[in-house]
Amino acid sequence: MSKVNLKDLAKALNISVSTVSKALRDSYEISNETKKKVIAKAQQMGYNPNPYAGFLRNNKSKTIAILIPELTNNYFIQAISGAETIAQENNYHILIYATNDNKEKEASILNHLINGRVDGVLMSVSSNTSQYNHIEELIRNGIPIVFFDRICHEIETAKITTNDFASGFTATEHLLQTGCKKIAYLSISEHLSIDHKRKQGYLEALNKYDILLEKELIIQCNDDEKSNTEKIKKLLNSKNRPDGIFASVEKLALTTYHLCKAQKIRIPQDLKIISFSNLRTADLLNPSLTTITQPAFEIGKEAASILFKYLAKRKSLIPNENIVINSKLTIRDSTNPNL
Amino acid sequence: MSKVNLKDLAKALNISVSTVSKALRDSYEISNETKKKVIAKAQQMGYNPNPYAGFLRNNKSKTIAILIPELTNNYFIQAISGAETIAQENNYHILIYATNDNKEKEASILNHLINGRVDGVLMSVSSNTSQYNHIEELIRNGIPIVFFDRICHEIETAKITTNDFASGFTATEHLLQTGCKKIAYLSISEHLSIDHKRKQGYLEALNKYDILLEKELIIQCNDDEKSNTEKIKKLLNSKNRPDGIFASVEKLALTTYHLCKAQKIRIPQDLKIISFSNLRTADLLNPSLTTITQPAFEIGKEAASILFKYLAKRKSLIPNENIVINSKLTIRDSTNPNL
DNA sequence: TTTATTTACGATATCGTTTTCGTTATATTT
DNA sequence: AAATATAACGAAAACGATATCGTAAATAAA
Repeated sequence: MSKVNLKDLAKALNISVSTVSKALRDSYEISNETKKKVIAKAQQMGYNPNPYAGFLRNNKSKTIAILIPELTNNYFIQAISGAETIAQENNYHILIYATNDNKEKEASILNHLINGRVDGVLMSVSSNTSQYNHIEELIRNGIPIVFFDRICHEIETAKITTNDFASGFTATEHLLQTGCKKIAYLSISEHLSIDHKRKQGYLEALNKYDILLEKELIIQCNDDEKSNTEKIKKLLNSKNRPDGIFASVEKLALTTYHLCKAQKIRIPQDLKIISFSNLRTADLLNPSLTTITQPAFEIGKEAASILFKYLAKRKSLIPNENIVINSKLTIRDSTNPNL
Repeated sequence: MSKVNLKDLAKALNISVSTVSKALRDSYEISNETKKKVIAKAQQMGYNPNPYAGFLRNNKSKTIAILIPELTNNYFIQAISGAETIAQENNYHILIYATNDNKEKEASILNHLINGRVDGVLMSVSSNTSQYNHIEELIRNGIPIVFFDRICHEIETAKITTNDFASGFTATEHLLQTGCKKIAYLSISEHLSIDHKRKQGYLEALNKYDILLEKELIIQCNDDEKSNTEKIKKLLNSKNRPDGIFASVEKLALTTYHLCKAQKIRIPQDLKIISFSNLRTADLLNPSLTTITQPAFEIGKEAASILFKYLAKRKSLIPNENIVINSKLTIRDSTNPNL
């Protein structure tokens, strides 16, 4: 009942293994009659090809890997979900790896993949990745990679992002237009281009409105929750407390919410908050959170589509390309000037 | 530079392929001297074993699959995250599949796995799965499966759940103790044992407090968001409107929140809500949501640990076992009688 | 000294496919 | 009728690693 292979099929049909193989792959060399017989028998005997034999022979595995900094993150999950949709359509399988924002782990995972375990990689780099040897090595070994969100400018390939600069500008301008005079920027990493661009947008908006930048209003956070909480707490308790906060990522906004709740700082009356976020409950928060929402699902779909396009062509070198899918500002109560 | 295999290594070292292989696998047959030479050369030449060759030979792939109904779900993601942690520790890889609560898709995915693509499966069944042929077939082919959360009682294997009955009882009792007289239960599926148990807990609590069950207070929802919204809206608009709602899953509670907000129904004054939920923002909602929280991360870890335990033993038949990890009630404002 | 054992290695079959290259017939062209 | 083309299949070599045998030399036991 179990583990029937081509040999068994061939024996049962009294024909050769190669004929069976070709018949199942619908080769022109095989007559329709034989094909039908083979297919019927395969069905009857419950034949299931051993995938690894084929992978070994063809050096293709119909599998891609997705590397992300963390799993418990709405944005990444939605992106994965988008990619997964496309993968299922293309009969591809997805291996998932969380790097936990650890560049050593990231490098180690890529090293495991370099030997051909996957045909391609979708990746959002960890926030402290600053060297790209392991990524270049991957590409050198013929495994194409497509970046999304946290991209590597230094690597030539396709990169999917949102309009980070414009969104950063929009977010900051929105705060300014609701009356904020002193706006802090919560940065998630100094190494990430998305953060850099969002910050540039922030700076540009300040500039446009002739606001002098106060450097202590740029809070440099990282992947350590506790230290982030301390830094934000310090910001909220300073005499120089801002009246507006632009959080580069969701979790920093949520940390701020928690702190404000604990310290009886009223949002939006005392402090207005806007954040990049893919939180599904943004409108149910107290107060509802004004967000810049990235089309994460679409970004994941796009990244996967591009990768599959090149995999189908058997091209492992993906030309440099920057694809931008715009984010959307949704104004809610956390920046409402009339509350 | 690329694609160096055992043969290349052997040639470079002037020894046989088998010696190289054994040396790298630290076989007792090989002298320490030779081992060192081989390892050094492998390092130098950048040798990376082709995984599929080994998989083919050993019929083991160091890969497991996780099947869940949906990706964009806090509970499942946390469970995956727990499993992923254990997988990385054991050098296992994880293939992710979303069944979209579609039993045909679920069966089709399992069929793809049956040929040995994975060594084992972690699974939460889709809410409309009522036949288990495809699962039994998988086990018959020597691929062990461990269920978590949405389990199959009919299949003999390990199953990790939370204390659904007791939690259902606790949730309902909590509503009763905060003064609710008319409590509705939002069911997510009539086929799922978790739902059944939670409902039994609900019924038992009603019984204990001598409340007569009103059948129209059990709302049978499913995986269609729109129809769920309609059903709940109808419930909220009925003259028989409940004063308490126990949602079996998070998304039904959120739908209720949205409806209440739209229809100006005050929580908790007009309606108290408690829900099974792994929402990280439960305490930031308006009002904060009283939850029964499953230790999803732990459940995922436990499920993976059990699977790996049997995979290490090369046992594909996992004896029946019900592992229960208790949920935790966190009381918040959505059931506060003093607001 | 003879026999048995250990140590260290090599040749080779194997895992299950795919694919190239023959090899027959049969059909088509001159 | 001879030469060529085509159709339909089989034998066998890959793909790369692993494990089972052998086997030779060196050591230990008789």
